[in-house]
Amino acid sequence: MNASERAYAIIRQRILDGTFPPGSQLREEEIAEACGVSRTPVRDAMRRLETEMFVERSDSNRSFVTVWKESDLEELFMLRSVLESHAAERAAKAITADVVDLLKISNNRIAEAIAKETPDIETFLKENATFHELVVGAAASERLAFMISRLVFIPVVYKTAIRYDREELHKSLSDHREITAALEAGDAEWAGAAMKSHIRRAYHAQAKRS
Amino acid sequence: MNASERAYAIIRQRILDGTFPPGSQLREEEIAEACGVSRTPVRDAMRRLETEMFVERSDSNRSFVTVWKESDLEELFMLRSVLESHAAERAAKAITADVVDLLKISNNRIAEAIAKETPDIETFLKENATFHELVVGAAASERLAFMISRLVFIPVVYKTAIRYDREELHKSLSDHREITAALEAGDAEWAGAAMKSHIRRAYHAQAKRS
DNA sequence: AACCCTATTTTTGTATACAATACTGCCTAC
DNA sequence: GTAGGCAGTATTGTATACAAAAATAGGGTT
Repeated sequence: MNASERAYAIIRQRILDGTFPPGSQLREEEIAEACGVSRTPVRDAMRRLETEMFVERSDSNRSFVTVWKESDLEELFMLRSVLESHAAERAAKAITADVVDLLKISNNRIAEAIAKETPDIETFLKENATFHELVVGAAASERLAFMISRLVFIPVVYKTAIRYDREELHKSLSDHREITAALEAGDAEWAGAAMKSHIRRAYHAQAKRS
Repeated sequence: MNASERAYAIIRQRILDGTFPPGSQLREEEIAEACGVSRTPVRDAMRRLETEMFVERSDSNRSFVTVWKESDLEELFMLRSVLESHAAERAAKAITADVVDLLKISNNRIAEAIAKETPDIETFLKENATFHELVVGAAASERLAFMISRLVFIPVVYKTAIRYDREELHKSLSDHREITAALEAGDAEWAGAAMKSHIRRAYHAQAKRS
């Protein structure tokens, strides 16, 4: 792993874990020291983080950790719902039986994870990500996948110490099963609508918690 | 204007005008000399061009001018139609009379430009851009606007020496007028559908030419 | 001729020094 | 007391030198 990537990984990590809180200034030299590299790779990393919307620059080229307002989160989820429901529509037309099977396996793993007396959130999150990646992958559009992946990661910044309630987890699973059924049936409109509804639910669940 | 921006502008220009043709390798030092700056700002500019999809890097970190295949263009237009039609839907709910007036002015300018015996393509393109920017602006989503602006610029790479036929120009104007009517009526579905249709037409017109 | 290996060259990655710009706090003028 | 300007400081921008990695070319082996 080269210096740029190291710097990138460290800065990103610290933004996510709150060491660099939203709105705080990121000084190149300071970070360079913290990462044990020079400013050159740090600048590279910062550029990348900018394009990923983790970092913003002021008009005088100072860098700050992006502050996400409530309205920004709504915007992000709105975009996700537009793009992912479109992905689901495309996937419905192109998906293979193999991938449908993988979706079902993922659904079953989620079912297991949330059936326990203390739900296994880690597995839930991992399988949830897998499910969405499979659907987006089945849509077979590299750039669509790219745009979505950008959007998906951002709100995680605020996901520290979330309490997932049982109800919500089960609704999410039931959404996944409906989307799977729609894809298996090759019904693009159904798949798109189910995905849109699923993501909007996720938004409202998240909004309630914050 | 600082060295980074200068380098950025020069490289971009040369990609667009064909001096750096699709698939050609961009060597940092070579470009640095051509721009009269050092490699440092050139690297900055290259990163930016990468995020804007003008440039791609190989797995060994060499940079090349992006080659757009036919299927890529279709993907880009598909994404534009999804995002811009969504923008039109949002705009229908939020647009003000002032902005509708500006749209009508733009439409009239286009009408004038294409009525001449030799259509004024430059004005057409300028007003076309204005129209779409107004609609996207009325949607009031910074990030949606950002994503669309990224997509819009790319196919221009191939737009050198296009012959626009009269028929096409008139159809485009008539689309714009329909979209304007839908927005004025506040009918989100109509506006979205009209925009989608408009962009798909543009795609097929472009595909025919290439 | 096809293949692998190494030496050379090309290209990118990183550190560092210095230049340019923006920010801060203080002082003066009114 | 406030505004404006003028240090001095902090921060980013750029050039350059050298290090690391990758591509290339050539020679030897089969």
